Formats: sequence, C-alpha cells, structure tokens
Amino acid sequence: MAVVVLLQSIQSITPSCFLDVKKPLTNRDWKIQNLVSSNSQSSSVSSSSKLANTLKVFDEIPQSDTFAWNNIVQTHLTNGDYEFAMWIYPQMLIRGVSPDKHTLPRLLTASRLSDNFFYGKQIHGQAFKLGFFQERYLVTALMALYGHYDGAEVAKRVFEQCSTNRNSVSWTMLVKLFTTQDKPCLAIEVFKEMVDKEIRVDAVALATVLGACGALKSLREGKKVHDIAKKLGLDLDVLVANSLLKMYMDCGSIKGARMVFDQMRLKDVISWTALVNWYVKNGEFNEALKLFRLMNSEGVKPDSVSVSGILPGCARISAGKNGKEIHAYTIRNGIDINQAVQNALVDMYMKSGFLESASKLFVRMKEKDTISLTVMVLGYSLHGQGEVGVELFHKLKKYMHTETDDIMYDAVLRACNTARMVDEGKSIFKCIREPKVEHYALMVSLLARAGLFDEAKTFIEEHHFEWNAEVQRTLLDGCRIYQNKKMAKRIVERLTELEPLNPDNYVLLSNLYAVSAQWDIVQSFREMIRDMGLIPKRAYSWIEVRNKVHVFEAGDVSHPRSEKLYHELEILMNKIKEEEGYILDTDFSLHDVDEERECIPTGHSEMLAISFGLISTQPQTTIRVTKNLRVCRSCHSLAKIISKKVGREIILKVPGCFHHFKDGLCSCGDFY
DNA sequence: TTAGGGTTAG
Repeated sequence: MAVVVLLQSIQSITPSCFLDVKKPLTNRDWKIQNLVSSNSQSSSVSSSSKLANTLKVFDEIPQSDTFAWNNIVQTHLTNGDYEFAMWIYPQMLIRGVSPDKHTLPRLLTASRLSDNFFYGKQIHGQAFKLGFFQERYLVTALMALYGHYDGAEVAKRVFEQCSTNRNSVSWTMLVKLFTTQDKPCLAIEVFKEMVDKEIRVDAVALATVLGACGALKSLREGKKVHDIAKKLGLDLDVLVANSLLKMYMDCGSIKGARMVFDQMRLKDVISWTALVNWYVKNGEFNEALKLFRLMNSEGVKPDSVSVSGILPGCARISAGKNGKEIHAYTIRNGIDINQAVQNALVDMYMKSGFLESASKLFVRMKEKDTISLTVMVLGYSLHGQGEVGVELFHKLKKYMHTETDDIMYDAVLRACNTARMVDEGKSIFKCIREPKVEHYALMVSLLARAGLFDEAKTFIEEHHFEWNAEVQRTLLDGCRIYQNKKMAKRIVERLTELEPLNPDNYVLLSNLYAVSAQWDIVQSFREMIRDMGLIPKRAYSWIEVRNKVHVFEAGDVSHPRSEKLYHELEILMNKIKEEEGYILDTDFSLHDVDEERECIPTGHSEMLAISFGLISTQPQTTIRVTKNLRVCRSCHSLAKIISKKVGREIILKVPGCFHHFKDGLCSCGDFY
C-alpha cells in the first residue's frame, strides 16, 4: 500500500503546446510569428525503451546492496531528476531492498526540491517506522522540509525534539531558515545561542549569519560577526570573505566592502562579480567596467553570472561596443546558451538601440521565460513599437507556464502607452490583482497622453493619488504634450510642495512663467534655485565614433572639430530652408532646460552630436546619439528633415525612449 | 554514499 501511495504522489509531466496558425499572415503577424515560433518547439523523446533498460538494471542489483541504490538516488538528485529519484524508492521496496540511514535523507531532499510535501511526509513516516528519525542527516533533511513548507518555527521544533544529534549543520540550518523567512533578528539570536553553547562555528555558519546581518542591514551585528571570524582565523576564507563583502554592501558600506575585497589574498569569480554588480546597481557603470576588465587581466574568468551582472551596465552607457565585446566573449566561452545571459544580452541590445540584434537573439532562444518576454515588450515600447510589444505579449504568454508578474504588467502598460492603446491598457490594468503605484501612474499617463484629462483626474481621485508626485508627474507629461498650460501650472505648484528639494520642479515652474514672458518671476525662481544650493540638470549629448565617445553641451565650441561641425550644420540648414521652406520652431513652453532655451536650436547638444556624426562617419551609416534629457520640438523636427535630406537613419536615445528618424519621419509618430 | 553557504538577467 505504501508503495502505491508513493507512486501516486509522483506527478506526470505534461508536454508543452504548439502554436497553431490558421489564417493568412500579415506582415506584423509574420514578425510576431517568427518571434513566437522558436519557443514552441518541443523535443518529445520516447522513454519506454529507456525505462525498460532502467528496470533491467534495477533487477540486476543484489537485494543486499542498498549502497548501490543510494548511489543511483544520489546521482539523480545531483542531476536535478527529483521525480525520478523519488520513483526509485518504491522500486527498491518492490524488490525487497531495505533502505538505510543514507537513503531517506536523500528522498526527503528530492521531495522538497520537487515540491512534493506529501511524499516527504510519507518518507517521514517510513523513517519513524524504521527507527531512523533521530539520525543526524535525517533530522537536517526533515528540518529543511518542514522549514520550507510549515515555517522555521516548525523546523525549530524538529530540531528541539532531537536533543542528542544537533551539530553545526542543524544550527546553521535554523539560522538560514529564519533569514530566508524574513526573520533575521531570530536568525542572529540562534547564532548567538550557538556561540554561547560553544557549538563549532565554521565558515558556512559564518556565511549564513552574515546573510542575516545583511538582510537586517545591521552594520553593528555584521561587524560583531566579522570580529568572531577574525578570532577564528576564518575572515580571509573565501566563502566568509565573500559573505562579509555582501554584508557590507547590503548595509550600505562600500568602504567596508572595499576593505574586505582589498585584504582578500584569494579572490574568486564571486568576489569580483559581487563588487562589479555593486557598481552597476549604483549607477557607476564606468567603474564597473573598469573592474570587470581588471578581473580578466588578473586571470579570473567571468562566468554566466558575472556576464549577466555587467550587461545591464553596458546597456546604460552609450558605448554599445562593450556589450558586443561581452557577447563575443559569451560565444567564445560557451555561456551564450545560459538563460540569464541570453535575457541580459537581449535587454542590452534593446537598451543600446540595436532592436534588430535583440529580436534576432530572442528568436534564436530555445527557452523563453517571463523575463525574456518582458525585455522584448519593454524594448518594443522603448523603440516606439508598442503595438508589436502588446501583440507579442498576448501571443507568447499562452505558451508560458509562469504567471504574469508585476514587472511584466508594467512593461505591457508601457507598450500600451507608447501605442496609445487606451482600451487595451484598461483591460490589462483590470487583470492586475494588486496594482502597485507604478501601475496606477502608467494608467494616468495612458489617459493623459490620450488627452483624456477629465478621466485621468477622476481616476486619480478614485484611487487617492492627488498628492503622489510620481502620479502627478505623469499627468504633467500629458499637459506638456497637449500644451495644457493651465493644468500644468497647478500640477507643478503641487509638485514643488511635494518635493521642495527637487530642482527640476522649479525649472519647470520657471519655464511656465517664461512662456507668458513674466521675466521678473522667472528671474526670482532662478535666484531661489541658486540660493537653495540646488543644481538643475544640464543637457548633454554624446556619440561614439571609432571607439571614442564625444560629448557635447548646448552651444559647445570646445570640440577640436567645432568649426567644421558648425559650418556643415549651417550649410545643411540653409539647404533645408531653401528646399523645404523650413522655419525653426522656437516655442520653448514646458521645456525644462534653461541653457537650451537661451541658445538657438542648431546649437543644442543633440544637433551638435548629430552634425559631428554626419562629418565623421561614412555616408548611409546609422548615426546613434544619446542625450541625458528629452529632445525639444525644434530639434525633433530638424532631425526628421535631416534624416531625409542626408538619406541616413538617426537614432536618438533619450531617457525612456528611442527616436528613430528615417526618411523624414520619426518612430514616435511625433508623440513625445 | 548523504546535510547548512557567498555573485546574475526584466
């Protein structure tokens, strides 16, 4: 009977579905189809012959050789075949083989890792019946099982019931369970008790409790553990040192982390990766890249984790060269097949402006998960193709076995925003079980960008976001697009109340008065901003030409080729004026950069970077420029005309969006 | 022959 129950509790795996196309394909259908189809290929291999062979092998093992059976279970456990490892046990029982103290802990682990609590409880019963329940390894496996399903307190009861066979491992297990279950204080308490009771503290115990200190963000507790590690002579142990590194970072002390890192005699790939990732996460991309290169030169080879960590940094700086170099590295070292690496590569290409490269990589991916899809939906949205993103989401999510999460919904709502798909956005929003502030903000943005200001206001009032800066700013963006100055003024005034130290709000407010030529008020705002010691953002644009990044400010004459650059721009402008009858747009209402308002549009940083691109690169090649602030209307119009006049595509990356200027048009449809 | 640990992608 026990065998039957055990067999029943092992679930079968259902094969994946295939995409079915019945109607003729449009161009966009074809594009989506290509993106989807590579995910729906499944390899269905007949297993009957394999099973027959396996059973034959089982029949040949002598009944007395439990050791051999344990090894088979262990092999499958190590390979991640948990279901198979569990299936072996009834096969043992059928053949009259007796399990020993080595068998059951492995099965408990398999049940936990395959998410089969019922099976685990059956094994617990078997252990009790066979008299193994006080065995050291079994107790630890039971703690892990019950700790996982019923919580750390239940694991603690299992631990307490076993008074004789506790050791460093079971104590550490308790510390770990409390940490992972958001109870770092209790985890630290357990560790202190462990020290008081003079249980042997080893490197793993130290690493585990340091995780608790980091989770608690308690530098005080972390330093105490650091002292214990020093006393035990374990502070330079690579596991302990890496855990110390992480603890200092989690507690916000990069100084402490650098100190540990610099003292380490042996740094492994984890030490380097941890530090590199800290710089990426804190926006210091150049420092991160510098360290990444240093890691290579010190002979430590980046692995899939290191690469996945540095790629978001490459995506954030304009030089796409670094990302491509790392892509080549992943191919050379065979880590380009790793899922996280592939997702990070697709994301890097999308965010570096290489939409085609990103799509090609995505199509080639054998497995696609929620992150892959999110990256693509967000990417299409960034490049002004929101409708492609929304369609891809609908078609591909059917084949995903995971639920749509918050970040995914965020990406889809952004895509709806770009495509101005109001009804679609509303229906997506209804699917979100517990919307976050950013989802509400995206809904307000969707309504405001469609000019539905009354509906946006009602939505804000219904959900009580009247005093939320993030939500109000999205409403303001809609006002900017529709030149709704009256509402914009009210919002900006509210924003300055909500965020008195944000200089951007005062610049916006000052610009609103500039529109109506109230220069005395404008002047007083400028003085106020200066007196408060606040620094408004300056506008910069940069372009990479022959592996060198060239940076421009508004009215910049510092570049060695400035003279040539301005001269060519003037010739081009005259041509455009003569042939196209173009008149410069000088309306700077709701424009947020002072220095640009004071300068003629052809002197704006993005125009200088574009002009430099035109004189420094081969005809017909794409010009890629990045700007730290959004593009003004006159530069946008000019860039469109230039793209047509010179027959080149110009890709301008601004925060949150890419403008692809081609043949006199822009991918954003002039809606920005 | 077995357990507890440090770095990753939207």
